[in-house]
Amino acid sequence: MAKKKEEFKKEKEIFLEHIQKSGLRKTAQRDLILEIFLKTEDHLTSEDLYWLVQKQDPTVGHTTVYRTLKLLTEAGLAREVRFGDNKTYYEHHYDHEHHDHMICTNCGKVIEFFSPEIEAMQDEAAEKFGFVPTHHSLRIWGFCSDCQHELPDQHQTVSSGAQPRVRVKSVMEG
Amino acid sequence: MAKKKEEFKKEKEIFLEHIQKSGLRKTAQRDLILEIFLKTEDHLTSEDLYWLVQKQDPTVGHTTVYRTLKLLTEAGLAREVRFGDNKTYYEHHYDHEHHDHMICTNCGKVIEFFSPEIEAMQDEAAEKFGFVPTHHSLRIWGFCSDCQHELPDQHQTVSSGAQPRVRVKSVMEG
DNA sequence: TTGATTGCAAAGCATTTGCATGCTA
DNA sequence: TAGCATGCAAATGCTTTGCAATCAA
Repeated sequence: MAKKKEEFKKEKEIFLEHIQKSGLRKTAQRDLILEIFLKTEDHLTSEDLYWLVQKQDPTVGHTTVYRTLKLLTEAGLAREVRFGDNKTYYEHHYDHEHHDHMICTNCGKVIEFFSPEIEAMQDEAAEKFGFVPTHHSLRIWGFCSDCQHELPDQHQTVSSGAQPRVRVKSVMEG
Repeated sequence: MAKKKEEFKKEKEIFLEHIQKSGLRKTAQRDLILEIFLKTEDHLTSEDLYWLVQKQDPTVGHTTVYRTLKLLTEAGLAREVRFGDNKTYYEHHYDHEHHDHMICTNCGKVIEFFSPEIEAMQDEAAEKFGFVPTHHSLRIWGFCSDCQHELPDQHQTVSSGAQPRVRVKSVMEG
């Protein structure tokens, strides 16, 4: 799942470049946080990443992880995503195809998918309004294949009113 | 823009039905909040609606507006949406076509749009994963036709890293 | 040496909840 | 009258910031 350490050369280069271009400084904390972020192919909150970093260096604080994630986002290495539980998750952005998400509201599983057709149609729709898109977010909530039997009624319509109570935690925990 | 009072009969009926079915009670506050919500064709936060309600009845509290919006959402009359500024907005749901949003990151304008093709392709994509969708959210951020000249560089790519600082307030305020 | 970085603690902010009082049914 | 509804105040939870000490360049 995780790439070998040596393979993150390009990402680290990008980070360094961003750091320098912005007149910022390379620090041990930032290096460590980047390293662990890159190794973890998952959707992580700042908090999640903080605990992972803690294991390696207990002196690193919440704030630094939080600020470094913002930095990574600026550098184009990370992307912020939200799944409906009011938390900000981060995922790899560099060298990762753009993709969208299906979120199982029963078990919390997150499926990444990509549809060039949908992308193309979004651009088309935008153009109709003279709108120049910079980025977008498509999320589909529902029941994953493992959770079909949990369907509340005999037929579930597409116009359910309430926001789901997504239990994304169960994904993070395995 | 707003419908005449008399036309909300159906919505009120639905609300009453939901109230009764759930063993809840009809109150003056709930009636007033529903009334004002229905009259306001806009994306409102609980806070926004609270201030509108205040004008008519200063005794109504934040909490009641908040709880009533949840109730309306359950009843299928309202829908929760988020535009990236960490606030929960509510929009009309009953008798309103499902639609998606384009959000101008410069002026905050929100354009509602609908594409049957995109909808169909989402279902198609879901099916590929054995995923049964209940609902979805598609948001496209970018520059509306009025704000094209604000484009930061000569060419803006679709892979911008950072989340936009959406100034949705400017929409609410006019 | 200078000014960015860090991490603690505390502030912000939107959202939720506990609870005594008030009011529907 | 019973128990849901209300609204105040306070708690919560995530995110963000002030600031003094620390450290990279």
